Amino acid sequence: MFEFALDGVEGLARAGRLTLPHGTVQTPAFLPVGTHGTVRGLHPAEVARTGAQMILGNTYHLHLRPGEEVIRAVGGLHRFTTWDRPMLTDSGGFQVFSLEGLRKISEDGVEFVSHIDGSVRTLTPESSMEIQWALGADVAMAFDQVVQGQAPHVTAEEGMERTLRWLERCRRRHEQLTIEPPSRRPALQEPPTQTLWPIVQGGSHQDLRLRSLQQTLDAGPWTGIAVGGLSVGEPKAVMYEVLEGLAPVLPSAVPRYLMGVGFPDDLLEGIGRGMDLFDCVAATRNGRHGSAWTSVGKVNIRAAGLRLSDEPLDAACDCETCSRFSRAYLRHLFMTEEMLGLRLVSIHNIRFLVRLGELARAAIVTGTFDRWRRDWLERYHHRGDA
RNA sequence: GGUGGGGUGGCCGAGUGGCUAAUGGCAGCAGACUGUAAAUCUGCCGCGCUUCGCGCUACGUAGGUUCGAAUCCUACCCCCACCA
Repeated sequence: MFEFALDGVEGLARAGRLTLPHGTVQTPAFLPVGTHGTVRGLHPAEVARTGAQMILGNTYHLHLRPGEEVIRAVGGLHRFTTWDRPMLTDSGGFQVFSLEGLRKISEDGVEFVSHIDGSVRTLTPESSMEIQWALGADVAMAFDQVVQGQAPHVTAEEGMERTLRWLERCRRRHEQLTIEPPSRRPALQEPPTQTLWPIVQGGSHQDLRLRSLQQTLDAGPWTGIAVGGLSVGEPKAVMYEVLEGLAPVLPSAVPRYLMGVGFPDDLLEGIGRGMDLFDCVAATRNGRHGSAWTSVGKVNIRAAGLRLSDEPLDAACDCETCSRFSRAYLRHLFMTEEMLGLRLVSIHNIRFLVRLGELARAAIVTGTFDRWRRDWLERYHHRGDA
C-alpha cells in the first residue's frame, strides 16, 4: 500500500504509478477538487468518465458541514460520496490563507470565525489529523501555513518554520490514530488505510524552500511529498524557479504533489520540473464562469462571436461535451443561465487537464515529452483566436 | 365628449430649474478566476474624436419663460384609468 513506481523518466519529468487503498493513480495526473465532497455540479460518474483517478475533499469545509461525525457515521467519505477511487483531503491549511480575514493564527493552531454561522472553529495540527482520519481519504495532508506569494523573507520564514513544527505534531497524531486499536479508532477503516503527506513551504524564497524541504525529509520517511504555497500571487516565473530549485533534492521514490496548480501551461511546466500530481479549482470554477481551456488557448463561451458556431468547444478534445455539443449551444446555455452549461464546461475543463496528464505520461514513457510539451505550449499560447 | 394620470437613453424605471449625458435594474459587450466564502467578481455600455479630455445630439412634438430647463408655461400628438 502507498507504493510509488516509476514507469519512465525524461529529464526531470516522470511517469509513475501510485498505489493507494482505493486504487492506482497513473502519473502525472490532475486531481479535480471536490471541497464539499462533490466536484461542483457533477455526478461522480461524470467525474469518473473524465478519466479523473483521484479527487480532493476539504477538512475545514467538511468539518463545518456536515461535520466529520456525520461522514464517519455513514461510513466515511468514499461511501458518503460514492466516489470509489482514491481521495485526498486537504488539511484546512489553505483556508488559513484564503480566509485570512476570518482567522487568527497562534502556535497552537488557527481560530476561524465560521463564514457560515460566525461560530469559532479551531483547527490544530492534531484536530486536522483527527478530522481527516474520520473522513477516511487515502491521503491526508499536513496542516500547514500558506503565506502570500509576495510575502517578504521574514514572513515566509515564519510560516515555513511553523509548518515544520506543525508537521511534527501532525505526524505524531496521525501515527497514534493509525496504531490505535480498531475499537478506539475514530474512523472505520481497518487496517490503516490512510497516509500522511507533508507540505513544503517557504514562499518565493529559494533558501527557505530548500530548508523546508530538507527538514521535511529529515522528519520522514514519507509516502509522498507536497509543494504548497505556490500560485498564490507570485509571478509564474518565480514558481517555476522554485520548482527547479527543489527538483534535485526531492526524492525520486515518492510522488510529488504540486498543490493548487494549475492552469494547463502550469501543469506542463510543473511536469517538466518533476511534479507528479496537481489539483486546481480552476477547471470547475472557470467552467461555471464560462471560461474553457482549449488546445489553442482560452475560450469565453459567452463571446458574441460563438453565437452561430457549430464547432465543438475544442475540436481536439474527446470529452462528453466536445463530442456532442456545439459552441452555439453551450453559449445559449450560458446566456439563458441554464445549469447544464456550467456542468458541460466543467466536464470539458476537467477532461482537458486529465487528458493533458495522460498525454504527458505517454510522451514521457516514449521519451518525447520535451518536444511534445514545447509544441503544445506553442499552440496553446499562440491561439489563432478562440 | 368629460375628469384624472402619464409620455426619460435597446427595455423597465429614478429624477421636478444649474452639482444631469441623466441614479438603479435588466439586456448587451469585454475581462478576471490556480490546495473553492465564487453558477462569482470587475470594467464598458447616446454618437464622434487626438478618449484621466473635447465636440455634438438628447428626456413625445413645436413654441415660450429664464443667465440656465428632462424639470416651469402654452399648444398639439399619443397612451392609461374612471365617468358619460
